Amino acid sequence: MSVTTHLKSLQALEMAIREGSLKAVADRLGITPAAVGQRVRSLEDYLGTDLLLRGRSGLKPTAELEHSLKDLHMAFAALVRVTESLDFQRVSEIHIVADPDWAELWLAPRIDGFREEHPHIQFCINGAGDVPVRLGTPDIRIGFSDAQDEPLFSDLLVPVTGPDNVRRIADWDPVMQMEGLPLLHLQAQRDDDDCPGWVEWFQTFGHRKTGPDRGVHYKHTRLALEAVRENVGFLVCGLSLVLRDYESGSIVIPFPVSQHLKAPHPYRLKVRPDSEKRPQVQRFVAWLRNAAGDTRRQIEELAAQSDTDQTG
Amino acid sequence: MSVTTHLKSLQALEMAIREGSLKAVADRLGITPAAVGQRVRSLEDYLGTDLLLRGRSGLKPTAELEHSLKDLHMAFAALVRVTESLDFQRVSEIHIVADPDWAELWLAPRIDGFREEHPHIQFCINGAGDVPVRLGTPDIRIGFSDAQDEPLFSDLLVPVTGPDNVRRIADWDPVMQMEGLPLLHLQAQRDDDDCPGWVEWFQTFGHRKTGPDRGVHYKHTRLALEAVRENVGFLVCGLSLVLRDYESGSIVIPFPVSQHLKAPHPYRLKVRPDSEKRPQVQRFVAWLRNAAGDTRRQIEELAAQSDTDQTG
DNA sequence: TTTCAAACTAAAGATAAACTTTAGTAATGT
DNA sequence: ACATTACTAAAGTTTATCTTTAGTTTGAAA
Repeated sequence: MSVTTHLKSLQALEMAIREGSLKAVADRLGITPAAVGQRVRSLEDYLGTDLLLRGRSGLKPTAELEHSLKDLHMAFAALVRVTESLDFQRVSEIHIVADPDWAELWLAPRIDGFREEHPHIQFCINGAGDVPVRLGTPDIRIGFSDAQDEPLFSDLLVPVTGPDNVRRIADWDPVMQMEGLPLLHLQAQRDDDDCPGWVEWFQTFGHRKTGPDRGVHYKHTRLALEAVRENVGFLVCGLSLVLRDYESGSIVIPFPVSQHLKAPHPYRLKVRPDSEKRPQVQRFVAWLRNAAGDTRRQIEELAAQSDTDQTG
Repeated sequence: MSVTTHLKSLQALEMAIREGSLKAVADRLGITPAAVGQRVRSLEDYLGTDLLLRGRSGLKPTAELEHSLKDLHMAFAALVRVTESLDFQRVSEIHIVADPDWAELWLAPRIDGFREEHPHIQFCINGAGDVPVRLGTPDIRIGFSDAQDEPLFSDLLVPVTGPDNVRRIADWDPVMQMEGLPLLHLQAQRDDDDCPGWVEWFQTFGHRKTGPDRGVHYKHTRLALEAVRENVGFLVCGLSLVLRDYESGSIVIPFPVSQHLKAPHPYRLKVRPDSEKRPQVQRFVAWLRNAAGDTRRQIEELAAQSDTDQTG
């Protein structure tokens, strides 16, 4: 019996007939329409027959293909069943312990992308998630741990505020702009010597001389940011934790990013040696490195932009 | 509905279970066993589960895969039906008119390789072949036609003889080696001014002074070469037409190939403009150019070798 | 009719997948 | 013990595939 070649072409063909347009297929496959066209053409060239009538409204199979359509659809339906069945059987848990702020504000909004691709991987992050806690050490730890652990990215601490506050700021005295403004703080900024806040920021960049430690103290950055979004006041906070809010405009960075404090430690990743071998963990770590790389790049970009561009 | 990835892996997997060994799959697919192993592993890594139990005697599916086996086999059986059905429908004829010697001695032994890959393409070469002649001009002409046609390769005319004759030749007078030898000729070498033979060869390279036009005259090179193979005598003949015989040793080139006459014209290819668009014709022409390129290279190599290496 | 937008195509270059090679391991038979 | 067979690992190379950019075609709207 002969062996089927051009599997990808056949798949593209089958989908094209079901979807009715190459563009739709391209979207489903996550490639460009040109690539889909090439897949189909490659098979047509190989066979020396047209298979797809690229008509004005939609696509139709040619007579040659018509005979095979049933088998074609059947084959790929069966393959979908196979992969889905195999997919469901590979359920696997990943247990993570991470800095709570980072987990809530950086990881949580990003992890959905990973989970879509890997619906079979279940998470337990800081005790919560798809699966209950497990005894023993977690598969992955992220925080400000040993200097020998792999760094993910180094954060910059910048003032942030709500979108309404920034409209007012323009009117203020440019030298003492923030005198008397409502400041928000994190408890760690008061309790932890390693966690710079408004006190250090005003020391470095000025803008205010009095009461740099006055104002509400929040335990979790998430709650502080919620207040910020509602224009309650100004907070010094890790840039990485507000990138999405900043992009959507729900949070504003009122000063050039060049006016930042460097976080004393980078976020660091530690994978339990035992877990390192599991392909699911490997995949997640690869994804994590990648996403962290994106964030690093975004931070660098913002810092670089603000050197020249003085809008805030 | 999700889309199936790792199609080639699934195919390899399916075949592995049917065939019982990766090596067997490799042979069927025309790749190395290592490649098959990688295909399967790539899917296993992606899923994070083992799928194939590589046992001492043969391969077995794991429990995970067991559930999907039926669909898996069904899917690829259906795809084989699809491709075979599409294959059979693409029957197509290519009509060729070519120099008879070239068709018999160069094209015929090479075309099988093409036909294996394209069993659906049927040929009519100089009126004979899979399909009967057709009215009108052929799709492809090959011969010594207009100088504007695409050249395939230029031949060299060299003396050839049978394997037994060459053993004797060593004893002969090196200056007049071939005096009195049985010479074979082609009718064209006598009738056609453009077709050099023994007369011109002895004029150029010596080795004999008398009776260069004596001996049997053959109409077709094929028949002359059959005589040569049976050590009937010596013939001047296109190198391209005896390459295979030369390689197998059934025909011998008794002098260095540097002692050759250049064929006055290259073999030229002309494709009917109309036919040029047909993908089957395109594929055949592409194959032809490629095979001609191989021959050109082989000829050049032999000519170059003989400059330094004086064994004949 | 002209103009525009959407979908597809062509060609080239860039990227990523797939394959081969070489070397090595483990099991099986001589 | 030794050779043989089948598989595996890792590296490097080749090939396939994809993206990009620009251009064509089609069908609808102005």
